[in-house]
Amino acid sequence: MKLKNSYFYTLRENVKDEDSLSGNLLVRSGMIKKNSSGIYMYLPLGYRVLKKIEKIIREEMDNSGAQEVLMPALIPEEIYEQSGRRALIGSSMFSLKDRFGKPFVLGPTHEELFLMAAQSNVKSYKDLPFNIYQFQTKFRDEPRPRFGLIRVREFIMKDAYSFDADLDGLEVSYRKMDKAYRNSFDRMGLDYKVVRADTGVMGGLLSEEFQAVTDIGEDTLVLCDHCDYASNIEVAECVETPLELEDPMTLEELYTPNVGKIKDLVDNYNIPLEKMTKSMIYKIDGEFYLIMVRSDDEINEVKLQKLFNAQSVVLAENDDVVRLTNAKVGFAGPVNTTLKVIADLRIKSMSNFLVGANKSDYHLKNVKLSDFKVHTFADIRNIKEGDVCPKCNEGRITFSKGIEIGNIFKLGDKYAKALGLNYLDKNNQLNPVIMGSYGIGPGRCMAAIVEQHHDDYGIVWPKEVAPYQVAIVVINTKVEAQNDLANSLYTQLQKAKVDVILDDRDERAGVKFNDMDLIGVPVRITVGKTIENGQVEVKLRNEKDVQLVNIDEVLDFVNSKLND
RNA sequence: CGGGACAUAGCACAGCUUGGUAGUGCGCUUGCUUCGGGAGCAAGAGGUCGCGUGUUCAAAUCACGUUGUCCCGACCA
Repeated sequence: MKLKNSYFYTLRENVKDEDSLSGNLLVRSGMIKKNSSGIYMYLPLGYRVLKKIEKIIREEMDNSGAQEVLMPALIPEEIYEQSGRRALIGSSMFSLKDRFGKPFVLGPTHEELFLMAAQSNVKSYKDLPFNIYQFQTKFRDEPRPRFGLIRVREFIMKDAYSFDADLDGLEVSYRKMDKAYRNSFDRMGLDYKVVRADTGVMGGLLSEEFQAVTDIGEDTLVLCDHCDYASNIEVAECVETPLELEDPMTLEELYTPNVGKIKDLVDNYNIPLEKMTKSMIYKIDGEFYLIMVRSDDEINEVKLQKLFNAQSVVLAENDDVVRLTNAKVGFAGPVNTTLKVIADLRIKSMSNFLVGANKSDYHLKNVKLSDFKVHTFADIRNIKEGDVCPKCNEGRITFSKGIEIGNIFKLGDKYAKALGLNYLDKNNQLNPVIMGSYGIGPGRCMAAIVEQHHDDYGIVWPKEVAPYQVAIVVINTKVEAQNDLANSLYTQLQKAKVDVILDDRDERAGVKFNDMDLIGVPVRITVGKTIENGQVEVKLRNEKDVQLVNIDEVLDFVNSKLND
């Protein structure tokens, strides 16, 4: 592309309504533009990057034997009613009515439609396995879009679905996708971890997430410094080392006026965190429970949800807390409560600790396990940095932040049973089809790549995803020899199937250099006064030094750099 | 959904307290000079100050409402 007379602009300053580095760089480089909260336009440069990312994924999917299809985005609401997910997904779904008043939704995910497509193909075990996928726009009405392309309300997703006769078959299909995903992310130049994750709304047997490691990720990745353990914090198990109990001391009330917060207790009463507990009232599928963890631990709601196999887990309203504890918020405790107490496993090893007294402005000191009744002990806290690794029992846990760029699910027979997708096996028996589902967000990949590949001047795209591989900068467009040579190189590179951009704008050299740096083109050829010596300059975006190359050797030189 | 902030030119912002001609920097246009890392000088173009109602002789400025955006929290595939 020649820049003169084309759609190309950059901004010199950050915009104020982008809250992430990648969002700002993508906006400033003219790749994307926000249209509404969490909704973006992809402009020419950005769309090229997106298409290159899609191309990588498409190639890897096709290599795995999957077939591409395209589903509608506009879907009758009743399809989600049938699968039982309408209520589950709830207000995250954009819904609308047609002219006859029939309710439709904009598809937030497509398990149901793919299952319907599979119904046409599957009669017997001979029709299995297969894998179909699409690139489709998904619509999810996020409560809080943020971080540029990372959490948005309209986005393209590559979603794939595998259909197998049994769990062994699913295992094979799942491994194929795992491999295709690793290949894809490797080619994009992403630094990522594969972590165990919650199955969430999708349900099913197992879920693993591909998490790009960055500073601004929304997810906390739990890693071991000794073995290969990797998990999303949502599902990371805690291993508790039992401690010896101390000799019991006398239980007493402690007057703590207006001190409902843990921090104030530490500051004012000199009680160590490990000697305190916190009790929170949760409403789990409509019933109230008192959830108790050590005061320096955090309650893990995903673990609670799994423990109860619950649909909804929410903190109780303040009014409910006051009613159920007969005290101000902040003084709930397990002693003499009518609520069922769910205590974290770590509580088992505590002795002579502090709890809320269920009485405004009072706590109880020197409490022991025998002072109250625990309905269930369970692992309900978040793992912490420095904890023992649950896998190898040797290493220590460290955290890092991640952006979820892909996930793979073993769905099992959940959807096949709900919507009736069966096949006849060799013994003429009807069985449910075993499904897997696999997603990648190309837009998130784009943002994650920028988060990982940038410097003070702008984006540093890895070669395979760069909007253009080579930029030719003409230093002085008034010098005919420079223009001629630049145009000639441009034509030759195009013939050689290299994506090349020619900056022939009548701008000062600095402006062009800065723009090409900002948009992150990997190789720059500078055509300037050195042509008098029969040379041009070549500079790689990710290196500092400029190299002088003879004009007749520059094509080979550039090719060798691109194929490194 | 709860709490907070903001909305003035393509972008970033000032002006508002104390009502009276709408400003600055970058970007854009033209001319001259300059020309290898975001040039200088000069002359210009560009805004019904988010929208609505009210107060007032007079509203970017005050009041009320409304919409949008952002932040913190809740929620989240």
